[in-house]
Amino acid sequence: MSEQEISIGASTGADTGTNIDDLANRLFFRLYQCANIMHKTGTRALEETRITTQQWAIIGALARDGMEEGISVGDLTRFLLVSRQNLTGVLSRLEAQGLIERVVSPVDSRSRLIRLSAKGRDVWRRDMSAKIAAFYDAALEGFSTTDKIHAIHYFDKLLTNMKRLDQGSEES
Amino acid sequence: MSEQEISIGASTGADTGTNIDDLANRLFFRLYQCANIMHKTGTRALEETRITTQQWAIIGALARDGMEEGISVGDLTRFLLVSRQNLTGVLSRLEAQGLIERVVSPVDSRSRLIRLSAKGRDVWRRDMSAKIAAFYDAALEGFSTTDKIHAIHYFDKLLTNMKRLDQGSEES
DNA sequence: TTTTTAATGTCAATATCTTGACATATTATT
DNA sequence: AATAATATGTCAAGATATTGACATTAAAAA
Repeated sequence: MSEQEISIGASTGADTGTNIDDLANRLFFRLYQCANIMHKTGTRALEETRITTQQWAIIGALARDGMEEGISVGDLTRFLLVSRQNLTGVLSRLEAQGLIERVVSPVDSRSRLIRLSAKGRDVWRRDMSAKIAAFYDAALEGFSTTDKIHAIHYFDKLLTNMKRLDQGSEES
Repeated sequence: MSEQEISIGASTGADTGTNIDDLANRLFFRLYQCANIMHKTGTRALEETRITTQQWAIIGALARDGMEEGISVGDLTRFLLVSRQNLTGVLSRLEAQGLIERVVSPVDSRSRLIRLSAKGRDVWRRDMSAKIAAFYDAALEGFSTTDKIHAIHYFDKLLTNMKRLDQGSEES
């Protein structure tokens, strides 16, 4: 198999009848593949903790400074770019594991504040952090600081564009 | 909320007790976010066709030159970096929609060759391609050719590293 | 003040995603 | 040739992901 690329949806442009940019193709296909393997290797990196990458993202968000009182489900969905419904499911499992707490917001009784429990903080610091750091080291081997900064810049640009697309569709 | 970053699993490094590189953090969190919103906006871009991004990836792979006879499930999993079991489900739904055909491989009776049906080719050319091209244009607005090439380069590097991680875990 | 509109988080249905397991077939080893 | 190991694709179970819907609450409009 030659290194002919598809993306999530295109052939190399040699396909009759399509006018799909080959580089765009390759870029999005690479994003698709990277995401797939990130979840696989990331979850594997934390397998001793039984924390999945999606739970990792949430715990990491809650472990930040300033999150001690909690953050609403809506703010979390906007930060992580996942749906409210999906987050409900993941949060329920984290709560069942005793890693987070859900409390009614004092300013809006419809809203729930999500925060790490003491157990969740322990798991974050004692079990997860070193494994995460090791995972990053291995996955980013050969990346200089400048490389990381540039890669982040491209991700940011892509994210901004897709966010605009997302918001555009909400208005219709 | 300030632009303090987490990644899929880390705080900004200001968190006591963790030694997680902030840039690595941001990079992986951005990958996580981009993947999330790519699936959302990508599926939305094709909503008239009712083709999801995962089905898009498979159809795109099958639409390439040289795939007319078909490709094995195993080769597809290795190309898309998804699990065999997951692919089975997605392929079954594509087959049910009449977009692909599954035939027994002439060289290995355990193996199935997966190929686009005539209907699948029609959907690819008539319904999907223009929408995909438009999606790419919008999502990659502001990206020069050099930008795309550089972004792809970083994706490639990341992918290579994570693939190595993946293969390392298989040997243990 | 009352009515209308929008927001919140959860439930439901469907699709996608993983790992573990398995029957069958193929390949490698004895 | 016989046995052992590996590969193939699917089934099962559980986690994640979406959209649509909904009861309740808050904000905006009349």
